[in-house]
Amino acid sequence: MKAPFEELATLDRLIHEPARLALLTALTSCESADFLYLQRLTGLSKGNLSSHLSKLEEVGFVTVEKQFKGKTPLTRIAVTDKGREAVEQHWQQLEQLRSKAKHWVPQGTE
Amino acid sequence: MKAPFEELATLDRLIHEPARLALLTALTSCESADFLYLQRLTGLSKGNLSSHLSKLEEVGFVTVEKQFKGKTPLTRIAVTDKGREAVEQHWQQLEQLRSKAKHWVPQGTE
DNA sequence: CCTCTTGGTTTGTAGCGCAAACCTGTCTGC
DNA sequence: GCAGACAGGTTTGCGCTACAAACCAAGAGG
Repeated sequence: MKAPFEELATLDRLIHEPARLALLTALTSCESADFLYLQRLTGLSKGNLSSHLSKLEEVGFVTVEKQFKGKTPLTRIAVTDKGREAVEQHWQQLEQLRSKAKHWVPQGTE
Repeated sequence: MKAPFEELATLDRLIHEPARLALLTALTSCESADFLYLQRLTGLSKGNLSSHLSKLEEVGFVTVEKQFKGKTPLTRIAVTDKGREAVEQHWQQLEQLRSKAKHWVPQGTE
């Protein structure tokens, strides 16, 4: 079996980063959520949350849409198909790599 | 069920970082390995590998010991009990958080 | 008016990952 | 015996990024 460690070492940081992994994972459960709800869910600071969302929007993993609830603005965030697929694949990749690592036995010069 | 996303967002970067996750995971399979073997396994550059190992040594997750194989120096790296436990726990935490996230249903104001 | 709260964005900075440059010794051809 | 190539790492410098503090806007209440 090929060693899984190289793949592990090159995991995509864009998704792997804890805050964004939390956001994407939460959004796949919610479909869509507003800004402050996401903040409560993840415990991130506003600034932090805002910049992570910008990054996720840039690469097309989420959509950020300013709406109005009555008169006050309210930002709705939703995960895109691309985003949902990416995070799902990331989790599967992690699971698979861990499983491979468990059953891997050293070979060659240790 | 309590939302798992806050815990997800605050995962320990020291272990979560892909290169170190790969290193620790590899070392728990190997018990110990030399520098260049680890480099081949993970695909990291020497400099990179060296600095990650320093960090892991600082917090007591690995031991780094310079030995001699014949006349040429050879650095042996081994995971400590503390390190093994930490990485094992991290994997379990990931697994558990993912499982929780899957079964979690939105509550409160979305 | 003023200032408090809600709902965010921008800015400043410390820290980190990365690779290129460097260092130290050994071995090999000539 | 010494010029280079190679093994085995370490240090340095830089670009990026996560984070929070400061800031901004606008409605509500007094």
